[in-house]
Amino acid sequence: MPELPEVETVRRGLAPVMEGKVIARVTVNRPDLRFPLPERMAERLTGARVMQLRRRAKYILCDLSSGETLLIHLGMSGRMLLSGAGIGRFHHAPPLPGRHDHVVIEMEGGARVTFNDARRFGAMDLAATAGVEDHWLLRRLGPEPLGNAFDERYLAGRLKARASAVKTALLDQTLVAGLGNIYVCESLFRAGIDPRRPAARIAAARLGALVPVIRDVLAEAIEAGGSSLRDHRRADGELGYFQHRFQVYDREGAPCPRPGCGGTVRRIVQAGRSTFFCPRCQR
DNA sequence: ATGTGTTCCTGTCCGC
DNA sequence: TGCGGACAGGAACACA
Repeated sequence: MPELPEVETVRRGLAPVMEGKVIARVTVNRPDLRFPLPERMAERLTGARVMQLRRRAKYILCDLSSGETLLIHLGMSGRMLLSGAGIGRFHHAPPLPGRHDHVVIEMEGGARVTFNDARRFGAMDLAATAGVEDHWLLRRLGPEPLGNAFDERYLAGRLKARASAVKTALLDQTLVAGLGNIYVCESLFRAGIDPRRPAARIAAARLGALVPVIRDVLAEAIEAGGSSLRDHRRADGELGYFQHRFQVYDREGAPCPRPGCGGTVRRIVQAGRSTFFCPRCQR
């Protein structure tokens, strides 16, 4: 799915068309995504003003004037597409609902936000804004990797008892929330850490170096508008371009990009997911 | 309590 | 071209 940088990019794309605006109409084209959609979702959204769009890990949180918050998760293939009045130049003709257009939110003024998700691993829910951080989907999430709580001390403390490989540990959203397969692979490459290394057996100094590496990779990816693989798009329909900066992800067989290394990028499977790394310079 | 494997679903790509 | 299998940015769940 969209990982943290892609979700943040989508949030930034949606903010100008949703924040401060009233939801005029909601069309629900199927009753469920990964989970059933919330009861009476269309009615509860209609007429509410969007106060603020926030992000927590890979969730977009849409705070409403009704006192409720709409939680949105894009799963693997979810997209938020913008169309309608004021979006682009050639949208006079509306809306045959496209394949996998599951929820359409129309804002006052005519902008349309369409949640499209072929695989339907995405999710939406509505909950009271007060205490939304205790929502069952959010309450076990670890710290934001770009936040102050994520530092060397924290990371060392959480990893010291883990028998699993560091790659697998970093994908655990209860440890740190927002990383996914791409950015874990890229971060471990930059930090020179072997993804197979047991998490508990990484020297403190190397963990200390890993923290800013993760922050840098995420910040660069956000700056680039995320990565556009397969069907992922920014909300404005533009493509992100961080995929051109991948050093190992999806580059099996390519020469290691580290100058002078001479190794070859390898693909292995860990906990059922592909890992890309250079066995020569990641130790 | 951690660890891994399975599962949800559709689309695409690659080899025969 | 058609068909089968592998694989895809996630993560809840069941089980060792």
